[in-house]
Amino acid sequence: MTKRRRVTIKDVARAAGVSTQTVSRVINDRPDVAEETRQQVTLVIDRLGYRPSAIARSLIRQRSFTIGVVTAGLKYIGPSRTLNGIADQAEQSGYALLLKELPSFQTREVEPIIDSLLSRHVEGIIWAVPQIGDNHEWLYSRLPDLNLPIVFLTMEDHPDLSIVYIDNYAGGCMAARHLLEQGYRRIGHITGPLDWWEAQQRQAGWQQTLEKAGLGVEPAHSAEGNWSSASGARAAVRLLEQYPRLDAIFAANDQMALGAIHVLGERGRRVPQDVGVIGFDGISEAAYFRPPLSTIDQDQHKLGCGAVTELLKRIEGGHEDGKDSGAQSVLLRPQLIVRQSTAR
Amino acid sequence: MTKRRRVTIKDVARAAGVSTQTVSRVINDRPDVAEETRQQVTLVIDRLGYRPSAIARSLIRQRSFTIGVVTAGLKYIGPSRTLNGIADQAEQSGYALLLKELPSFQTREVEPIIDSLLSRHVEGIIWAVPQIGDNHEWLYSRLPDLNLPIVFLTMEDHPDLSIVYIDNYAGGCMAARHLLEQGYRRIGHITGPLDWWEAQQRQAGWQQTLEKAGLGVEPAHSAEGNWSSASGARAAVRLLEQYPRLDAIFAANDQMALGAIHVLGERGRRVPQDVGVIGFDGISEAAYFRPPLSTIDQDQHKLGCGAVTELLKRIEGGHEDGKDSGAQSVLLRPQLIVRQSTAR
DNA sequence: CTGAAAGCGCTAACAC
DNA sequence: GTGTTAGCGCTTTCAG
Repeated sequence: MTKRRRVTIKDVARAAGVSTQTVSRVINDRPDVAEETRQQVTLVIDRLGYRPSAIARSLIRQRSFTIGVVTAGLKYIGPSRTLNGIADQAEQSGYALLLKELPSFQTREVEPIIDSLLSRHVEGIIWAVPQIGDNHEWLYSRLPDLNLPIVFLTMEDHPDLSIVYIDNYAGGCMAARHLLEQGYRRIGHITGPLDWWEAQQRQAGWQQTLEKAGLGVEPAHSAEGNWSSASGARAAVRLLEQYPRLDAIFAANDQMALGAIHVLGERGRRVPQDVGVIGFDGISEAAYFRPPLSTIDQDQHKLGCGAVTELLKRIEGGHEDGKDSGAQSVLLRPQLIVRQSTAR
Repeated sequence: MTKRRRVTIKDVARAAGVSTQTVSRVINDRPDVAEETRQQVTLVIDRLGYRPSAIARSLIRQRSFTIGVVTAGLKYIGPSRTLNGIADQAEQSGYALLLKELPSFQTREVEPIIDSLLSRHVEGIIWAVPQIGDNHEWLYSRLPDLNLPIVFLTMEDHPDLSIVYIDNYAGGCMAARHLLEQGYRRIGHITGPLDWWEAQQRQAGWQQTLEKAGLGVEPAHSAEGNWSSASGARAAVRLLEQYPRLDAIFAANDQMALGAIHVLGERGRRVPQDVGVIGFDGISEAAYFRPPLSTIDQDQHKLGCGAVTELLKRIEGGHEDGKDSGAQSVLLRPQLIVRQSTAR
């Protein structure tokens, strides 16, 4: 098995007895080629199995038709559903995807990642890493001279940035309101890790909805988890100690809700009769929990699609009239799914 | 915001008063540069924010340090865990990742995908799409003249190919054997979609283990699902009709096991006392099902890592001595995790 | 130690 | 319609 050299445009030109220019015209579907020549060249291309080099094209055209995606936590279902949306939309728009995964959600050293993408001439970047603590700090110093369209996913709104995100605050409100409507009054909350912006938002939605309903909210009414079922179970145990009279739990994701249901079952508290439970995310398994879990569904596939759409708007806007079409954010609404776990 | 031209090696050379050659030497850490010159150039590089173009390098060196990954079903947790492993290992080895997702598992038209990767000069491809029906047929006609290292994931073994996969047959055996050891004797199986190679293997392991134990296996003892919890529930209903005396169920994944547990609960069959249940995959939620689910854990992250390692062996072997180091397959063993759902 | 020339694979701009 | 020239950003000779 010998390493064969790549078939180049020169090879085709030589074999077809024309100039490379003519071959170039054929592969780019330019009109100014004699029909006969075109067919002749096409034939040779097929025979040699020639494929134009996107890399050489990138160099000369100063367009790579490639976008960079930076993710974290691909082993979790949320980020991968988002990536799924990104991949779908990018493919459909004819852009290739260069993927980088941060070693952890918290990674602050992003320079090498960005450099690596820049060196490969990406035309834009989707920063699909949720905002946690100050893991987005870098952008304030780096962005000004980066001079490349970037779309951020799932972070605090900011007038100068393109951000695509799901309204977690509204989701928190919807969860709390639904429990109230079902007649629950002492509603506890299992939060996500509170350095996550999403967790904060969901908590804020829960808290403010209860307060607006005239119900007091105390620190003892919530317990912090880390998104895992195990942490949800532990948080439920704490919550039951701190707030023994609680009659409902809003868990900040479905996995933690599962852990909570597990603990409630062990303690002999029936769901939904004694304690209502609602989750967040809309994972597909939730419909088969016991009891089936009500949840706030967020369409993360759409989130990914939206990110690509926004990014391409800015990339292609920037190419057309020499100026960026400007930052613009997109807000997606989550959706309430009612199942038995909240059916009093 | 004006679109600034990329800073090139020429810009640096001019600003530093040296030739581009010298700059090239500096950025490549060549020894033959005067220390003074090197510092001077380094300074200018930092000042201008110059980053070498990996693309231009790829052209001239005929090395892109990029590998292509083709996946499908990223919205499911399995494929994303694998991609996670691939990304980790690629990053660590200094290779960039070009990601393509097939529109569906069944996609047979792979030419455009491969072309797109080739045109971007990937040095190898990881085909992370499970074998289903004849969705791998293309490779027999295409591979011979592709002349590029490819590693396949999760397909039937084949002497001429590099394949990295988890031993699904052994996993099926382990599940069945475990149930037998717990004293269950009438063990039904909820299969995955039977055009999936993995589903076939798991089924074969189950069947042959029972047969070796002297237990008869009939068609009525299994029902087909499609991996989803909903399909698992439906399959469980059928299985209970076809095989009412069954005392255990081996579900080909954890989601379907969840659906089955749900149905068993509705019918008043206690798990594990009346019916033992074991799943496959080792999703993290399984520990919090009711009851906690025994399962056959497969390390898909490691699968991804292994794929990259194999691929790089072939890429780098190929570069060193002008010949491919040859196809070689890697087999990973799954692992039994015992929880309450099979504790008679 | 440093620079000049050539060229990776392709296309834009201009000739013919 | 088609070919020639130049050059994208870089590295590889090979001189000096």
